[in-house]
Amino acid sequence: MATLLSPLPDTITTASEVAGASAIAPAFSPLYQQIKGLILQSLLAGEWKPGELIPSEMELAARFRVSQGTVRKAIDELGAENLVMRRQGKGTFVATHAEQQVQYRFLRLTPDHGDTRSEGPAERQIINCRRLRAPADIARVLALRAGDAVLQLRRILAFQGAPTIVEEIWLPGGPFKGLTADRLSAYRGPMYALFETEFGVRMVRAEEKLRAVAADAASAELLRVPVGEPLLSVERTSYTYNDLPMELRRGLYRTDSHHYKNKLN
Amino acid sequence: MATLLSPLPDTITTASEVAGASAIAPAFSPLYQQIKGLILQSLLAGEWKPGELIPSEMELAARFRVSQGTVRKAIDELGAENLVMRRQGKGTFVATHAEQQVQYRFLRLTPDHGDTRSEGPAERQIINCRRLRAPADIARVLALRAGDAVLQLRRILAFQGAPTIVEEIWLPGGPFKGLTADRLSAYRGPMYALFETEFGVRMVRAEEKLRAVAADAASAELLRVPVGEPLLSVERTSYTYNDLPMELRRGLYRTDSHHYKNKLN
DNA sequence: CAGTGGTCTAGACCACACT
DNA sequence: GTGTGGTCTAGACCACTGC
Repeated sequence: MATLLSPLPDTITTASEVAGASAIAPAFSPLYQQIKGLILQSLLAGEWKPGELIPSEMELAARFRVSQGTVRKAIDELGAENLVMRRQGKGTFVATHAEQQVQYRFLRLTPDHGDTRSEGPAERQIINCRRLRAPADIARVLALRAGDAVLQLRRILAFQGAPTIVEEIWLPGGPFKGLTADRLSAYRGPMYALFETEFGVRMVRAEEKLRAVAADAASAELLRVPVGEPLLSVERTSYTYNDLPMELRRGLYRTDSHHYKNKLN
Repeated sequence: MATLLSPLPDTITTASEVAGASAIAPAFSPLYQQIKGLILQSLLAGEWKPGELIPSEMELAARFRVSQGTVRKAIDELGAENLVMRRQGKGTFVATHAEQQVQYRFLRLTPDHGDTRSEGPAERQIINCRRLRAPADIARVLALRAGDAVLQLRRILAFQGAPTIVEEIWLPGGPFKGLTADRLSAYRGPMYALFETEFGVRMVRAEEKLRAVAADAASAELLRVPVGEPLLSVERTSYTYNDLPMELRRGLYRTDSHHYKNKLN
């Protein structure tokens, strides 16, 4: 199968090869899944950067020595996972948080009246940005060892002058070496876009755990609410390619004039 | 195109027909989307009931006079929307909330330690079930007129003996005529499964609005927490086919040993 | 106009479930 | 074995973008 000039690794298998290969746990994976994996590796390796055009379906089909339809199915799945953006007539682009369309993709807080657009962008105020040794709980979530370097960032988001979110962001020190409060406040646009352009880290998916909690003294003052006021606690873990955790974010949201909106399918 | 014996409506169009039809707003819709619409209509009309097998791809291809691939793409989309369940070697089934796999599909509350399965099913206790005239706010959400008949149902869900959710469920009186507390408590299994089998109403998607609120006296007593305790307020609107709202559910969740889990893509 | 992704077809074969 | 959905191919044509 794999021949001269072929960038195909020898590990690509066909269904029939698999069937004859082993009687136990065939672990059959369709061709398009393998192609998807190869494209994924190129994305991860940075062969094409966020926002860039990837090769056309025909080119990829030639490169991998499969039909266009097979490449298409692979790219379709990557598109469904928001790793890639297809645009008819133009090509397929590596997805990015910088695009107007998908900015603040992970922020589910919306105003009770009107929509996010009419409200305008949040005013951001950084409280601090420190380099620390990772506490045990943070280390566990970020797949680090306790004591490894991490960045801790605290900030407030305000909508139309009303402080609404206070959050604490933990990032692994290695990939984010050189991140400072100054660079952050200088940057216009979503933080996740900065992560892409400055540190080559693209957040691909995230998980959130929500709770109702009472405001502690510090948060109450920052959010200008009484101590004990119910706040929505949102703990988000964000992942890059390969399910590698890259951010832990603990936020407290005021929900008196906003709500957390979720679609269930 | 549409000929004798053909169940195809004359409204099916090809790309070229559309192109020549109108210079303004061609509103081109691919064939597979039209097929999807036709299958959807059959689902809505109850031609195949939840849990039942729908005709094979080949049969549908013959019925609609298109290729198997076109039907496949239509069914794929229906599957992605959880309207239909494909099972290799067996066929395609109308999705249902009664299946073990997807039970409590819309419930995002999970225990902090262990998983939902280890915790076991919730103990349900119905507080009341009344037929009322719809208040204005309820009517608006359910697309009814104020004063139309609605059912109001209040209940408590407890996990391992600890009351955790108190909720108020509003249903349109028409489709749910005959629903009583007795029928509900007699039914084992998810409420949405009962809605399917007894009333032919299948919930397809839902939207939730979350807030942190302070426990009022009544809820506090039911959930055995102090008045003022922060609780997670979850307001869910559920829809059947055609984006028709069919349920409004207002719940208060204790989040001291559970949390609301959300995946962001 | 050429190049891209999107649709549609027809046919072959594979994996899986039931009989 | 038969029938189902799932994969893969090859080719034709359509819709959209930009030159």
